[in-house]
Amino acid sequence: MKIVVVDDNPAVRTALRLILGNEFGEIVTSGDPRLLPALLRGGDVDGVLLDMNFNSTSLDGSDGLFWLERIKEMENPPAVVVITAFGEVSLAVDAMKLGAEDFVIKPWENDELIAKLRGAIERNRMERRRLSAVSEAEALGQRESQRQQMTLEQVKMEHVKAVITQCQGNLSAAAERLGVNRQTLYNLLKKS
Amino acid sequence: MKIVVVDDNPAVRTALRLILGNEFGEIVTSGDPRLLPALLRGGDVDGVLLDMNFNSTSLDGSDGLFWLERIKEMENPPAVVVITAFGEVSLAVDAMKLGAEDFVIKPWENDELIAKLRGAIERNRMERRRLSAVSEAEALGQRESQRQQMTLEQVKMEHVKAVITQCQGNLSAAAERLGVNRQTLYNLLKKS
DNA sequence: ACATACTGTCTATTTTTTAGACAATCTCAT
DNA sequence: ATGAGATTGTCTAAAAAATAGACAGTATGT
Repeated sequence: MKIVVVDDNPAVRTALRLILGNEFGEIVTSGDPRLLPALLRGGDVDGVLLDMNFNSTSLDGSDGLFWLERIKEMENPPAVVVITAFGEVSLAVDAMKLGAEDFVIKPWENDELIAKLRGAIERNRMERRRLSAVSEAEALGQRESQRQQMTLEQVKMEHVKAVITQCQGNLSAAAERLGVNRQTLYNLLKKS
Repeated sequence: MKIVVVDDNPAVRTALRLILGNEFGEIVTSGDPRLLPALLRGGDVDGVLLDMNFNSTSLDGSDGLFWLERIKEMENPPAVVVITAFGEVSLAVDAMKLGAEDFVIKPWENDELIAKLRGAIERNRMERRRLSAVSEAEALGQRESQRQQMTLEQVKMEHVKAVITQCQGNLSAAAERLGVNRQTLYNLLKKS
């Protein structure tokens, strides 16, 4: 498990590194959210702890929301738990709407933080699975529409190969399931 | 558009009915969340405004969360905007995690409430579409796996019919696209 | 080691596909 | 309406493919 912690306060970063280090595998910390794209590019990060209040200029969390959005528009984004000193409901709701998995208020309780982070990663995994089902739907749909442009020969062969695979290469069984003579199946395979 | 408003305060119900009546089509109000299953059974409700604090016994909103969960475990749940007098971040986060589309704090601002309700319904529609893509993926997957149990003959005929349909019954064109002789196509059609 | 099932290959027969041709019908733009 | 061009239904003869059946050799599992 790899966790990225982004908070502009070095003390917070150190504290979080210690706390989370025991529970999760690798902890990477950064004080600058602009490094997030680079840190996440590898695709091997499971969760991000993202502070909402950078550089004390804008305390409304809009800076944090901006980076949350950048993370969540990635291809396969990690789970994000948002962390903030100001427990504003509207900020929490906006963060959740942008796809944050959970929301923690400073000062945090260690056990709760760890639990939320774990839950967030799990939650995000489920979501990824669902999304991959969607893209699979699209892929299947494409295949389905492609099929209608294929020649009969191509359709036959595709099905033949699928059934053979399903029969683990047992040609006799495949032939029977296909409803054709075993020699016919041999002939079909010779051609291609 | 049909909106259901659930709030134990009759004054709030009246106010909401008036405010929302102009913007949305049909407004149904209820003081008892236990009526929710019945109210939503028709499947024609677009959005629910759900109060979190019933009967003042439990002010933590757990009652409201319970009903939110009941709504969201329905087959095709409407959008839910949660409304509460106590702006607790943890409550907002929990509500969002359970699938609420947005969160409003009393006293509300009319324009904001309407905007959030509209946004929630839109948001929910998108989500429904995504989910139907998932179930379509499953359906396609089933067809895909069924296909592997079909005989070659069945697969051929299914494809032949699909292509003929696509060619709007033009057999010559279908035969060409299928890569077979026109007479062959005739023969195939005679058999079935 | 034994029985069973699968493979690769063969033969002869039956079935299907094919190209080509024909008149009849359909379609559509002039 | 009419004529060109495409489509249909049907036919023939030749080419191609599928079929049942048989055979020895090779896994496979008990």
